[in-house]
Amino acid sequence: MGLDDSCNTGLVLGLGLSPTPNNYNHAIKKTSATVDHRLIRLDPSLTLSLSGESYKTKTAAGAGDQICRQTSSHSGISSFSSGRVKREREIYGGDGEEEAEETTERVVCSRVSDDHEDEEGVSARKKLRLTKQQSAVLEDSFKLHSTLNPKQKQNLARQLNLRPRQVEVWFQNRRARTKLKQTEVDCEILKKCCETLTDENRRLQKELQDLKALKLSQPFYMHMPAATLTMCPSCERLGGGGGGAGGVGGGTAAVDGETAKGAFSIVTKPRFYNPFTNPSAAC
DNA sequence: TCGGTCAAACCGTTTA
DNA sequence: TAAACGGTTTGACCGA
Repeated sequence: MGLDDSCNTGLVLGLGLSPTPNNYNHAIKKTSATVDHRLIRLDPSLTLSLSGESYKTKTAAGAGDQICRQTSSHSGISSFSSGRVKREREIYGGDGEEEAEETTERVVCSRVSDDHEDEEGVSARKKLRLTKQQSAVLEDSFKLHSTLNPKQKQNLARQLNLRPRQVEVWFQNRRARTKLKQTEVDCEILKKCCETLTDENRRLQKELQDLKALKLSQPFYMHMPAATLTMCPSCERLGGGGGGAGGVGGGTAAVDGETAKGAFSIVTKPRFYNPFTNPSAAC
């Protein structure tokens, strides 16, 4: 799956559907909850980072900056109101095995927000940002295998000082986003195919009109079997099967190389492409 | 496990 | 120049 899939992706999008590349993100609307609460909360602490990376924590009260380091997501992460408490409790409130996996090195940035929010009975999705190093390790691992077995998950979690659940979620998201990206690429390909085919169709329509006009003006061709009409590969003009008729201009009526045996019987390129069976030809 | 979604964190642009 | 704002990225969650 994942990256491997991208090499063997079936095009399943329909023509005419042209979602914008950022549809996914556009669907995500900013809510009032995302208003910069940092400025109004009583507890002003901000993001922290895992070991190896640190963020300055701004304090709205002007207490100055403090550097906090975290070694797990339990560290002082801002938390805001949210209805989704259940999972948070499972994870942050003592999740048996996974909790046991955690090291005792956890350093909690000195702050009071968690207690404060517990008093209010609200919790929130706590989010940390992985460090570049953690992301790089996860990426490398993802390149090797886009899914993890439990042992790999445990090892990665231990190595990165994350909870196995975090590693699992990261891989889930990574797979989803890889797939989304591939869908966008496929969509672009289909759009190009659509444009190509539209142009081809327009050109052929015009050609058909020309031929109809020609048919009216020169009835001679009416007596000639279609299979005897061939095209000169160099000038793309029609040639008559018996060699009697010269080029008539603009014609590409005969495309069957098997049956075309006239003066210009070699057809060098097919005129129609199937983007699904031969996507490289049209796109 | 996936798809959909939420929302924190971040980033670039605009504005007073 | 800082605040405000809109858009994007991504960690986390839920339901199927």
